[in-house]
Amino acid sequence: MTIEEDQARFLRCIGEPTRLGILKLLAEGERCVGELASVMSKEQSLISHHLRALKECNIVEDKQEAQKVYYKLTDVRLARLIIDSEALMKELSLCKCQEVNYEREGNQGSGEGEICPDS
Amino acid sequence: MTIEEDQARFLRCIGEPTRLGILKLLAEGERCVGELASVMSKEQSLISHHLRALKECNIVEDKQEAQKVYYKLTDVRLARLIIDSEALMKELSLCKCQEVNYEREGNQGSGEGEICPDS
DNA sequence: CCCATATATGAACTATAATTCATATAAACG
DNA sequence: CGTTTATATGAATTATAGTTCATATATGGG
Repeated sequence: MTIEEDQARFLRCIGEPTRLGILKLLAEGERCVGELASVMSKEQSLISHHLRALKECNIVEDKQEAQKVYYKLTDVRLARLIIDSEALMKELSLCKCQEVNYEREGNQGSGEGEICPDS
Repeated sequence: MTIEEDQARFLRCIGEPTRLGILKLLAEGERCVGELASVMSKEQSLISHHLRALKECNIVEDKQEAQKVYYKLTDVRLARLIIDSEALMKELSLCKCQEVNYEREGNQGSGEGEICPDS
């Protein structure tokens, strides 16, 4: 087991759109599964699967409260890492669709500005 | 296209063991493909494929010099991001094999300490 | 020019991961 | 205890990504 394998596992665990969405919500405060699912307009079981993946990497932790299970980040620095990587990605025009005006999740958009313009 | 999709693409591009190895080498200075392959004891074509993936995400850039092609990071902050995420991962015992004494690539190891002890 | 060296590419294969659906578990409440 | 609400789980499917092998391209040297 090399350190790169673990580090890669960690980065890949964060590096999934739905999980990034979850993590950004949890960065604002703890949430239960149902809230996450409805805010993100995704199936409950999908969110649950992703939360399990995050929990297995110790990225989030949960606590039961009545019927609900609340999740939160295990450490605030995880939020910082996500914010920093987002900033770096934007500034360096990393990845495919660089010139995009990013939209908030759920925003429909006109179809313009969604695909890389000329590059 | 949401920002999470691009950010995820970026994080997944970094989040692969061989590519992390490449990036850590490039953090020390530029290298040509052959050097990377021999230092990492991997096939040339494999390294080449991974370099292409990194280049497509603007994480590395290349320059031809005689027959050789040299690669380097597009920005030093990428090295910092990798170092920071590694540190955070270690400190928070993120991911599966937390208690491992990480070994340098290529180090054989005795077989002890490679699997999660009791947890 | 032809050959050696260095790198890139594409197709085929294999492995890993995301999503959905159906269903199981678990807690609270009448 | 049976029902409702909330979450988890597992199997099946589909999508994505990593690896290998054979070969193409490109550069420089004799």
